[in-house]
Amino acid sequence: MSAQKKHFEHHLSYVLAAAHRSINQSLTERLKKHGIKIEAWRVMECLDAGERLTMGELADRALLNPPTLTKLVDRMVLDGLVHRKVADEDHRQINLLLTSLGRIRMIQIRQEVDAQDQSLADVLDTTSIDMLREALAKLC
Amino acid sequence: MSAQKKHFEHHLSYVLAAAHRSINQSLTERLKKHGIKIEAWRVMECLDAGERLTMGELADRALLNPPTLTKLVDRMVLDGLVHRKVADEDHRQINLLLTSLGRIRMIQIRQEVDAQDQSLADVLDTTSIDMLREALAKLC
DNA sequence: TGAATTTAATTTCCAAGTCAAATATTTTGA
DNA sequence: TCAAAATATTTGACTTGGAAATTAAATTCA
Repeated sequence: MSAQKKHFEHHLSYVLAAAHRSINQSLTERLKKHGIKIEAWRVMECLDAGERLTMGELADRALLNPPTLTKLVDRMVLDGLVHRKVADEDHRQINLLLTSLGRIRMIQIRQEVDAQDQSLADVLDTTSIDMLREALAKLC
Repeated sequence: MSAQKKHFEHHLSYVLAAAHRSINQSLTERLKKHGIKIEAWRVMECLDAGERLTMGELADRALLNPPTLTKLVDRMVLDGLVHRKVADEDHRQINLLLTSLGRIRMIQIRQEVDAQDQSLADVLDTTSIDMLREALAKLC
């Protein structure tokens, strides 16, 4: 009958935060070997995906606020991973591009992320992961 | 046949980060009316759940690193929401306790969180939410 | 017992994030 | 055409978060 709520840990926002924290911690640990942060990896994957992206589009896809992205990109430029190019059509925009070093490093890092995905497969079967992905996507 | 991976947005770590960001943003917005942060709400719910908690236990449950918790608690003490009490048995430990103001404010805030949960029900049915919760729990 | 070790919480210091304002460019419409 | 409004990004002041060091108390065991 009556659904008992009681524990605040049942709130989706809590479970989501907990899972995110846990996954992020283990991924952060893995990427530490490569001297890179998850956010920087996301930026590189976004750039590798093909289309030229402006800082704004990139911020959306890499899940970062624009000022945060600007500062992260400053560091990535120093590290030689990306470079800025003023967009041809609209000079207010910046197209961010992967350097060849950036691409190489990204591919190495991608293997690390794939390894983490593999280890997730031990705890959740493929169907569950697909359902999970689908459900999470609806929340955005 | 061949499962195409291609888009890095399919990584669980990405979908999870995206969903977390989205939910957190809307909840942060709601809680802004109450002048409180999600983390502080979690702390209050943990304290309300019954047992006396030490800072360490609290940090685990509220999903915060100990130094972050200490600083958050400093602010919450200033706001009159909680107070520190040195534990009887072990004087190294601190038991954090809700003040009556803290409890009142927590209950108001809980309604806001419940409202957000309601609005999630519009996008995901009960069964999906249960599955989601269960799958996420396994990731921790 | 009491010196050495372990544990809990906090502090310190620095790196990174946020908000609002500033800058530069493009677009609008009088 | 050109001043005003809108848009993209960055900057700057301030706050927050994290790793490692510090403090204080409890535990171990020689």
